[in-house]
Amino acid sequence: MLEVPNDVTKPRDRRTERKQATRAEIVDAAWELCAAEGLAGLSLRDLAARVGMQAPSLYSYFDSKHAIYDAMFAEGFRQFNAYRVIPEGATTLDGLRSLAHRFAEFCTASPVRYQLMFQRTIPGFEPSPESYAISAAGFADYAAWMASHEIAHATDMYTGVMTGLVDQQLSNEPGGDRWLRLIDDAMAMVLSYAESTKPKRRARK
Amino acid sequence: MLEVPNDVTKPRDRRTERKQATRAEIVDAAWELCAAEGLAGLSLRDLAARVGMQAPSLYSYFDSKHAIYDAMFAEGFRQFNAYRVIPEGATTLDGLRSLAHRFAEFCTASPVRYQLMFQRTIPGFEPSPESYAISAAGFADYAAWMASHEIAHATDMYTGVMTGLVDQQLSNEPGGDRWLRLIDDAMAMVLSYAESTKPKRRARK
DNA sequence: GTCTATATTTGGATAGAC
DNA sequence: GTCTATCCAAATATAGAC
Repeated sequence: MLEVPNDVTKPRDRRTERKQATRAEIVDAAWELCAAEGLAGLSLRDLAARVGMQAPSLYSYFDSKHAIYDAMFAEGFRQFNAYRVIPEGATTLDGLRSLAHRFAEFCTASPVRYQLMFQRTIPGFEPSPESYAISAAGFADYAAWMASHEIAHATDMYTGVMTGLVDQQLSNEPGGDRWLRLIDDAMAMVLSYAESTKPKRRARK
Repeated sequence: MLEVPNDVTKPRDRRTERKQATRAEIVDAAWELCAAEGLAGLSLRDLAARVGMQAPSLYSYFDSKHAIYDAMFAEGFRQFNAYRVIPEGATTLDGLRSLAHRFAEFCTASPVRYQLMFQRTIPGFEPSPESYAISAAGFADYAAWMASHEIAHATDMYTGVMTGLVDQQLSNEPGGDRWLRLIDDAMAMVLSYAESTKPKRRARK
């Protein structure tokens, strides 16, 4: 939750550090509660109790309940950006599979996180511009990798297939692998689609 | 919402008919409210007001709020089963595309319906066995079609790809067609996957 | 910064008269 | 079957003492 993890140009401020640490503690507790009660089942009373506070004290750290969701959303994408590994020195197919498997692992590790980040299920919640920027930032490296392998034109197909398998898995058989084990085949499928629709250069087929 | 639409063996019962009609009216109003406020934003007070009742009167028709969600769930699948058209006399590819397009149309016509039917987003809500049976019943014809075209082994891949495109569309660009227009290509992709993994008979590749 | 106390709203659900 | 009245619980949020 440190917005600027290491900035030696600024002197440390113990008060700010402490506040950020408590904010992080609250967000962590919120994830735990949501995992147990559902994303929409989060309540400030329960959340406060879990971190040893009374509910009103939370307002020293967040302006509203939506602000907490927003912090969770931002942290989710920070984690996602850190978790993603851009393949190096791999074939296009192996790279696609690697990306897909890590995406699947990330999503299945926390279905409520997936729900908050990639679906829009909380009525009235919209991520702030700052949080949205974090979500957008991580796409750059990934898009560059796709482009360097000349499959940028297949990005939407990749994300569609990928999230579809994950979504079916989470919705219909949480904890299982019935759809996840199709990932390798699916990526081969997407790759051949990408090759047969390659623009500019002559298509192979 | 008629549970038994036409059963000539039983005499009509005007009282029961009236009650079923009112139940249907309530469910319709619930859909409208959810479309406006979000699936989780449904409140019994607002719902009652919309059908010209006081909130407690709803309990003459439904035992609880979850029972209303359950009726919505059941109606969603009744609509789905009626909307689905099993292709006849079409090639496998055209049949797949037809199935996929109708699925996409059905889902995009009502995102909250999609959310209730195919995702699990309401904390604590579980469809009743009766409603679940309705959702399962419709799969028979569809599975038979897949089997008759010798692509039953690719059913999970089909559903994964299909829901993925719809899901991306609804989450990232509601109202648009950025992912939906990939459906035809995606179905060709899935079909070639199905052919290359066909069991029993010798694989082609 | 945390608390108590409370405002305010709203939620789902029940009791009982008509 | 519908209403009024009400319960009860829970929610988010604010005010103000310490």
